Amino acid sequence: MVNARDVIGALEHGGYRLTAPRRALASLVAGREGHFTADDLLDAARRRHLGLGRATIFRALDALAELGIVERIDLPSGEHAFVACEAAHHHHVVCSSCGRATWASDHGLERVAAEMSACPPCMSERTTRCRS
Amino acid sequence: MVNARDVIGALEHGGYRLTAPRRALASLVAGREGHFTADDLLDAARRRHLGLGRATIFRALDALAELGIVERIDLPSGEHAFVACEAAHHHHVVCSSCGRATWASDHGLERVAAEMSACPPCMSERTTRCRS
DNA sequence: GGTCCAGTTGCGACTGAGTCTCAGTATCTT
DNA sequence: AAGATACTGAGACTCAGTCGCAACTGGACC
Repeated sequence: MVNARDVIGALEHGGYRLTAPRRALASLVAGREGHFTADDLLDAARRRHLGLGRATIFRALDALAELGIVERIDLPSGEHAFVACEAAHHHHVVCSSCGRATWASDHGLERVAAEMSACPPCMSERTTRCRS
Repeated sequence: MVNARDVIGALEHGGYRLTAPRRALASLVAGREGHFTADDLLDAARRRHLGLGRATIFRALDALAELGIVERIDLPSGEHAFVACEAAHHHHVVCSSCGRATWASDHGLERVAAEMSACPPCMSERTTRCRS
C-alpha cells in the first residue's frame, strides 16, 4: 500500500510531467491493498467520471512499473495485474493460479535467490516455481 | 525432456482417446528441451504437414498440462509457454523477463515452499518472486 | 502574463493469443 | 459391424494490450 503523494513524487523525480490524468491515477492506485488490473482502474476511473482513456492507463502503469512504484504480475489468464510496492526490501509471493500477491518476509528466499544466478540468455531477474 | 511413448501412455492412462493428432503432437512435444509456445508447435506441425488445427493444439496442450506432462508458464507478453516435465520431483526456475525455464535441484526451495502455506483464497500452488 | 514546444492525452483502429461453435470424422466399446 | 460419443479443423469471435495521430497542456523561458 502506497499513498498518492509518494506516487506523484516518484513521477516528478523520474522526469515525468505531472498531468491531471497522472494525478488522478495516483489517487486510484494509492490505498489499494493487493493486486489490481488495468481494467479495475479503468472501471474505477469511469465510476469517478475521471475521463481517463484506456491507453493512458496502460501507459501510466508502465511508467509506475518502471519507477518501481508498482510491480507487474503475469496472470494465468494472460492479463497483467499490478501490486503497489513499498520502498522497503520485500518479497512478493504470487499465486500461480489466481495471481493474488502478498508480501512475505524472508523465510530463506534470500539465500535461494543468491544461489540461483541470473537468467543466462537475458541476464534478468528470475522467479521460482515448485512442482512436486 | 520426455519421450513420445510416455506422453501417449499418459494420455491413454488418463482416459483420453488416442487419436492421430494427439500422437503427432506427442512426437512434437517429445524431445523438446526447454520451453515452447503453442505457436511453436503449430509452426512445427505445419512444417511437417501434419495438418493440425489451432484449437486442437491448444486443447491437447491443456490435456497434457492437466496430466502433468507439461507445465504451463505465463510469459510477460501474455502468451503461455509450456515445458515438458520429467516424472521425478523437481523445480522449475522461470525467468520473469523472457519466461525461459530450467530445472533446478533443491537449493533450499523445499524448505521455503514448506514455510509458505497455500494461497488462502484459492488454496492453490504459489510461486515466489523476489524484489530488492 | 504570454509564447512555444516536447511530452502527453484520448480516440478508435488494429493485433494476436486464445476460445467457441458446429458439422463432420475417428475411436472405442459392445 | 454398429452405435455412442469424444475428438477434430475451420473459421468466427473475444478481449487485453498496442499503435498512430491529431489535439491538448505543463512548464520553461521570455
